Amino acid sequence: MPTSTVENYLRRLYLELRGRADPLLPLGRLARAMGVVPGTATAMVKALADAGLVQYEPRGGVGLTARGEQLALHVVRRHRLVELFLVQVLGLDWSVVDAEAEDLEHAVSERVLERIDALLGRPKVDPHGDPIPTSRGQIEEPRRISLADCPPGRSQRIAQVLDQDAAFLSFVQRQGLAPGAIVTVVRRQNAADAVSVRVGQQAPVALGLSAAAKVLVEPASAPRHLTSPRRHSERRDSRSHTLPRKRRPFPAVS
Amino acid sequence: MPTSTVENYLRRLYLELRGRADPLLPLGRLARAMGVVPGTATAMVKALADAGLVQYEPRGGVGLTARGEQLALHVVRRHRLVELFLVQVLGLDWSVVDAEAEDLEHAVSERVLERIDALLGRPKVDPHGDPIPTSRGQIEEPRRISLADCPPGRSQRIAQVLDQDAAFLSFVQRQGLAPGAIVTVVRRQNAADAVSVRVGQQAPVALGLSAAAKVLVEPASAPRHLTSPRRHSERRDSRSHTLPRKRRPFPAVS
DNA sequence: ATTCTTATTTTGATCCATCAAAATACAGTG
DNA sequence: CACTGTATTTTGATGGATCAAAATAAGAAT
Repeated sequence: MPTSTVENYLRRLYLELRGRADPLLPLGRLARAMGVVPGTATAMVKALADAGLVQYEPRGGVGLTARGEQLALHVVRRHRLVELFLVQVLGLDWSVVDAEAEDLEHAVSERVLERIDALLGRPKVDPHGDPIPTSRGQIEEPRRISLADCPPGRSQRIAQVLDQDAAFLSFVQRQGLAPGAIVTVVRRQNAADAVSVRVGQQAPVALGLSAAAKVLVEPASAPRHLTSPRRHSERRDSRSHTLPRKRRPFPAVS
Repeated sequence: MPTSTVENYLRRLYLELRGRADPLLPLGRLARAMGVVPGTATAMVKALADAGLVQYEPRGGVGLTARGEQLALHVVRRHRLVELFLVQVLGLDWSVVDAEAEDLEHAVSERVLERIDALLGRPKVDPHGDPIPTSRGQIEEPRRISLADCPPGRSQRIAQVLDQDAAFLSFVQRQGLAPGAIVTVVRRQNAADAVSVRVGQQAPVALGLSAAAKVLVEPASAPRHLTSPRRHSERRDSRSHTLPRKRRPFPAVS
């Protein structure tokens, strides 16, 4: 029965640790990511270490223990399933579901989560293309390349977007770069720190390398089903798409 | 930004207050209902009074102010919409949704709640037949009679069940006494403190008066649409009903 | 090596929600 | 009216999560 604060620290830690070499995160990073002053993070991390959930090297940093990672993965699972649910069932916008799921992830019981998982058809990835851990806490992080270091000329499918910032996600969506989209890198302009990307028949879009690095792709020839979420609508002001007209999830009782 | 504890106290207070004459609830009642020791309730109620949410008469009891009631009604709305959602969309059992909604009601944002409300078709009542307040905090509590004081012989429709206890609800459901069911009181046996109720063609069921008082009915001739929720399945072990086979709440994007 | 800079930890305090147990008020009842 | 039993309030303490600000450690720069 970890508190929701504990769950938040563990999830954050897991997320910050992802994709960096060092298995120890400096406390300051964690504090900033959690939006607390450094001293708070120190205190919390000590408590987590006492509980055997993290490994703490004073002045060195903090990492997850096996138990901590397990717990983190369960929280991540809840978070991502809730996100996908919010998009697919309730029709919320991509760019806001991370914030919404932040609260909901702690209120969803195992029972409810199981129903959500079933309703969504045991999905493998969330709306951002991030993999959803299994109910036993296993996750498979495909190694992917980003638009920043993707060979020009080949057709690629957007698979994953690594930033949850609402403004960034809205931008990505407006450019048609959401997961599932097929794109081609036209060329890299190293001098300008940018890449040109063509999506569909539009004129190419210029993306700074730091932005491009957050958009991961896979060869367009790769099988799609396991990696890309079903897509949501792009007509963001239209309400109609969010509300299936007749929902009869149940047979009525006689 | 009231804390979820505050929301809980206000909702509980609202619930305990409704259906009793005195507009002031003794602190002990509130404490028991909240599952805390009396002193805790006293402390909390003082804080709520300072915040202008309740009216507190030391040694007299506690009531809701207008503002407190407004807040309470918004919490009740969240709670009941979530309950209905859990039953109709996720297929959870009637008897457990109250407990599940207890946590979720504090995590659901306005935005999500609006989607849920729309998805359910702006329902008027929750799975127990309790009315759902409007988004502006208005509620209409129909005055109804219970099976305990219902004239024998006339056909009645179950409209509302006033107890959230899982065991009681399971019992009610097993007897086919859930909202929407059509029943007839066969006779009252005052000596036995019981009533006999016939549902469908079954043999009559005997109900103690205290249980019967928790089951509210309306004449079977009354219009149904506003008062009875769509029913959920009674086949509790079957899973199939919970998972609509093909959910396409969205048009896929081109 | 001494000093400066920056990250981290420590210390002391606060807020919220709770409990245990002692003190107090109130309502009967003899 | 005094007495007793019950409900309520007070008091003092605790645990969790946080902040502000002072102390300290470690690296970098001179």
